[in-house]
Amino acid sequence: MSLPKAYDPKAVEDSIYTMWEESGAFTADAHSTKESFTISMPPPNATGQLHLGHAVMLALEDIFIRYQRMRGKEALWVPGTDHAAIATESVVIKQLQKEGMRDPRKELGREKLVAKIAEFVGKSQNSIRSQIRKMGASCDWSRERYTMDPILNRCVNEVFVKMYADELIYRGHRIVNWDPKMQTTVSDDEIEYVEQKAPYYTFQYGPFQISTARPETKFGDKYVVMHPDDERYKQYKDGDTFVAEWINGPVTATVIKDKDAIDPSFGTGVMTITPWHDHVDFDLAERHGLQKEQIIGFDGKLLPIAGEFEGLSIEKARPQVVEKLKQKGLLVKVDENYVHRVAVSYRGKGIVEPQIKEQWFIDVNKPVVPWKRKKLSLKQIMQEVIRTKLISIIPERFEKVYFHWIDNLRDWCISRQIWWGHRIPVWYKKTDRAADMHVGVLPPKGEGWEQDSDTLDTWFSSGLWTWSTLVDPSLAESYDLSLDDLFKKSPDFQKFHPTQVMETGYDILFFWVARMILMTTYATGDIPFETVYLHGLIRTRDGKKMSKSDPETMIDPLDIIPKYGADALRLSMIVGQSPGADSRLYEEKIAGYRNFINKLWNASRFVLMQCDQAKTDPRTLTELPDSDTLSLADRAILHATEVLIEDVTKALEDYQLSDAGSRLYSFVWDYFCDWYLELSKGGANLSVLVHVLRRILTLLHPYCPFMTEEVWASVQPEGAGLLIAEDWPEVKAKQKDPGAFREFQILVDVITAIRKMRSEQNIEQGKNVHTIVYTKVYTKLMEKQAEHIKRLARVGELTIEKQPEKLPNVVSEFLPDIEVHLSLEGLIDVEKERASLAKEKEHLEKIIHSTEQRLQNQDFVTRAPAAVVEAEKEKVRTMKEKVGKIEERFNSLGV
RNA sequence: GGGCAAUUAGCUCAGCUGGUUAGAGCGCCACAUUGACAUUGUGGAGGUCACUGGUUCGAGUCCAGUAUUGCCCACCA
Repeated sequence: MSLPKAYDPKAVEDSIYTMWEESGAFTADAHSTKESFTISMPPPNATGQLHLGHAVMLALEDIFIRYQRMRGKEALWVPGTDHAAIATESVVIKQLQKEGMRDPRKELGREKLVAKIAEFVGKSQNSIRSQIRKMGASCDWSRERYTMDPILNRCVNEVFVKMYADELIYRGHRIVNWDPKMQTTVSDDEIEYVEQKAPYYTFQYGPFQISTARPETKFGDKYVVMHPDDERYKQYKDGDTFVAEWINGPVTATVIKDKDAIDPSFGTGVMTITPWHDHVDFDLAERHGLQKEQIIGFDGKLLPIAGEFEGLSIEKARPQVVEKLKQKGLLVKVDENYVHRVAVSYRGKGIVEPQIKEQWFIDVNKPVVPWKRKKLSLKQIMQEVIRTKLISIIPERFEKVYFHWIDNLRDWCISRQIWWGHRIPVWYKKTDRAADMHVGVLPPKGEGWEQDSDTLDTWFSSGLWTWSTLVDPSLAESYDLSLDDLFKKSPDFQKFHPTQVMETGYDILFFWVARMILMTTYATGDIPFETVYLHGLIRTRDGKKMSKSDPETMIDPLDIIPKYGADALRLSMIVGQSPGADSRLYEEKIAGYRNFINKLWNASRFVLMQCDQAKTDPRTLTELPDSDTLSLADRAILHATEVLIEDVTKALEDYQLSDAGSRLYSFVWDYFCDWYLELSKGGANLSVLVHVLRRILTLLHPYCPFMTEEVWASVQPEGAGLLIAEDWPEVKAKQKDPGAFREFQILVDVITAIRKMRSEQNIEQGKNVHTIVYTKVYTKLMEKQAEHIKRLARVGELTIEKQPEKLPNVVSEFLPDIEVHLSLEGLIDVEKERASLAKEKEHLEKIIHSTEQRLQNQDFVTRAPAAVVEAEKEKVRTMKEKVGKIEERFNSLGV
């Protein structure tokens, strides 16, 4: 039984993963009687490679799921991929363009392009699958789903139809964000703003002056809006009309008074509006029932309304329009330093132009959804489930952000003019579009029906992810079943929904998490998950976002794993990261955790060698000896191990993954390796040694599944199976021994003190520390380990001239009853010692005083929990005792 | 403009409901090493806890303000 000298992840990880997979440990049983624990893996976009964002997600979720599996839950982790509508389509189109195709949409047509995209998706799904495996993710591959699977498509259609029937989905002419480059609408969340310096013009418009950065949109402006209380314009009344000379001749304009849209202190306090191309103006126009006119076409070029400018792009038209107005003497001034923000598409980076278009929307304000015996709007349900804590968000502060987002939520435009995605389940009869419309899961019977050419926003299908993945795929074509029937006939849905944890990046709280809550509460009448755990972004060493364009700081998990191992990568991302906060990652950090893993690997080797020397098979060691036959070090580490189990379990229950991880790290390195194994060199109890090692491996397994599983094979108790299927340890009160632990700590302190003495500079001939401290420690505490203290401390030849300052405190504190300090007495600087004692006494008395004061406070005594009051009283007692001792010692020093 | 967060050692970060001398990892310096482990061990240097006030016997921790940084939301004609 021997392990290689250094842990080599490359050599073992893949085969261990296969072993897990073949053992069936990943596969959950829908008919099990165990309590279920489900996580839906946020499906990576099927567009390419896994990056660190995925890696951190996989690491966190794998820890959750492995922990719960070991706790004895029926643990299910559903993997999958997302078709990522617009993202994928634009990637493939770009690729085809690179290959020489000018306009793939036109050249290929719908069917062929969709086939191309599907082919591309197939390839990248394969690479994603293998990458997820590389991370050690213990997900249930037998339940892998894809957002375009037939059953998921079925669910999408069912929900659409249901929402349509409930009048939550409607079709209307509304203002949307139009991406002329991709020729599609994009959602509010898919827009980002880029700051741009653009000239800011002020023009004369009839009797008013108006300002704009976009004169090319102003052709159709025929309303001027002002605040009703604005003194400057009180002679104008709402509805007044006037004629103004404008770009292409005179126009008749109407005065509108509106108190919400206008800030009188800004600029001239007057504006004209362009309802067709501005969200705010659109709302205003709707409020006042104003006319709207399209100025810019869907191709981004000006329409006939622009007169001589028709057909020009915005960029070209702007200077020309300005020039014309200038010549007419209508240009009042130009501010060249104006900075405004331009909306660009998150995906295609094209400039987004608001447009009015006929689109499909989800109404978020209509109170028609039954929820716990009330009728609520989707917005209200989204608020309700968080407010009532049916769903809790970690960290909590994101709840505020979430509420704020909902307050500003407008109806959700769900139709997209792209081809890749779930096609809208609506059919029109060619002859009379408006009159003959069919909304249904299946196409209507009869001739002449044509399906809506639009597809659904990708978040529509992602919003169903937690449950559409659990509906039985074999029912995809059982069209006689309703949505509720589908739920009832799906064992997975019955067993595993709602899920327990949704773990994802805070950057898609709105995109996705909120939409899942919306769609799931509506469709299933239940929440999609109980807890939302939001992780932060992984940044570079300098706190910048990692990007492919900067290979210096870019960390690719696929490079890291072969080099340092998946375990090291996992630890380096988890320890030191708190939920909702960004963290930094760089190679040295990963190397540090690789060292840790190697350290434990070697510690395990050492344990195995000890067993080997004693001709004992570690696997036969299953019983712990009675505690009174054990050495102090053994009893101490057994105690510490139990406390470790307690701490780690509690931290994991509270989703404090970083805490649990660093607790394990320091236990293994600082305590198990540096102290316990060192001391055990003088004669270890193998049962204890192996027991503690097993505990460590078990507790660490969720974090470092590969290495722990590999070592486990050598030390597992007879009859045990894989570590992945091992039970999480229970705390055993019997093995706790705080007394032994404290005593051991004393020993550690004494040894440390001796080490310090050794390193003191001015050591000369004189007293022999060895004889003073070591003999006492030897006889009193550590009979078995005496030789090793000697070895550790290396005090054999050590002699001192002067007493180092820290030693007497340590020794006198812990070994007050022996002649240690008497022997040392002559070496002590009496004045210094007295001064430090006085200081300590003063300090203690202060605390005693304040605590006593608090105890006299009736408020405190009656309101605080009894245990706290007791603890305070106990504190006073022990501190008084301490003061007594200090006084005693102080007096004994006074000569 | 509104909101959220952060500011602790050269770097990356812990520090829970206030309580003895503020911790860790990396880096740095010195020493050690035929030993489970150089992917190692021991020791050391290095911090006015951003600043100013306040509450308290006691503040890195609580409160108020200031500064700097980051993020989110809304956007201005």
